[in-house]
Amino acid sequence: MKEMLKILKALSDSNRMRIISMLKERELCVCEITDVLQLATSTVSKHLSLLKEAGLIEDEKDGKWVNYRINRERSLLIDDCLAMIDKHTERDIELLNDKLKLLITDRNMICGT
Amino acid sequence: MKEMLKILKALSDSNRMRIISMLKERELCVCEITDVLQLATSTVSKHLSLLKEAGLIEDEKDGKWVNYRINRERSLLIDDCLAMIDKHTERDIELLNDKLKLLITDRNMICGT
DNA sequence: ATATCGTTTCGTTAAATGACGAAACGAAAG
DNA sequence: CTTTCGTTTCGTCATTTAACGAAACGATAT
Repeated sequence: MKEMLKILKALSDSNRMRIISMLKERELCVCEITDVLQLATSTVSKHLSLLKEAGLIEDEKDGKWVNYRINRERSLLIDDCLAMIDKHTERDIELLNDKLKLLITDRNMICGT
Repeated sequence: MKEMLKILKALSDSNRMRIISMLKERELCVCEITDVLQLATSTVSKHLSLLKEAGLIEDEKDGKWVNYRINRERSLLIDDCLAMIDKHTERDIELLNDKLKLLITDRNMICGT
């Protein structure tokens, strides 16, 4: 039950739900997520480490960036949770809008100068 | 998404998870749940109203008691959540132990005198 | 080596959460 | 009507959570 609670807690926050939804589209670095959510970088970083801790996402260094993506070695439980979320948020306007924003988001534009 | 978050929040607490698990066995009044969880009555009542608010459970007055049960007119989303929990907590020792306790729990014994 | 830049960690603050006991409520019993 | 009894609401307290900016970190580029 403990594992399940950790996952449910990780998922029961709107910003983290938005992150999961975005990562289902493609891999993202912290600054891209920050740009869409309009939160402080440190706040986004903390959300990401919590999601990672729950086993929902994983990260990989790529030069100066850290790419986050849905965990490829996720448990069956997590798989079921993600599928459930997928099924019931398919038409969610806010999440769709985030994905739309991602289409015109380029990490080289929003970071750096 | 808001609805989903409310349900996930309601489920991401160990005591509420235990309540849901117990109610899958049978209808229960507040004092029976209190007896198993070993919490103050007011605390249990609050957990129940939160679960009810999320649409997971419903109540029905029966004389001096209030019986709680899994909501019979639950949404598809809630149905999927409950099925998911069911599937992944089947062998959970703590939850099984609660159900065991329920077998020897009689509201007439634990309430009143 | 030093500066740059994305990310993480630290320290703080405000709000939400879970717990309790006391008091209020409402229906059944005397 | 008054008492009883299960339940709910209220007020309080301690803990957790989400947010921020500042400082630290680590790898890249000058």
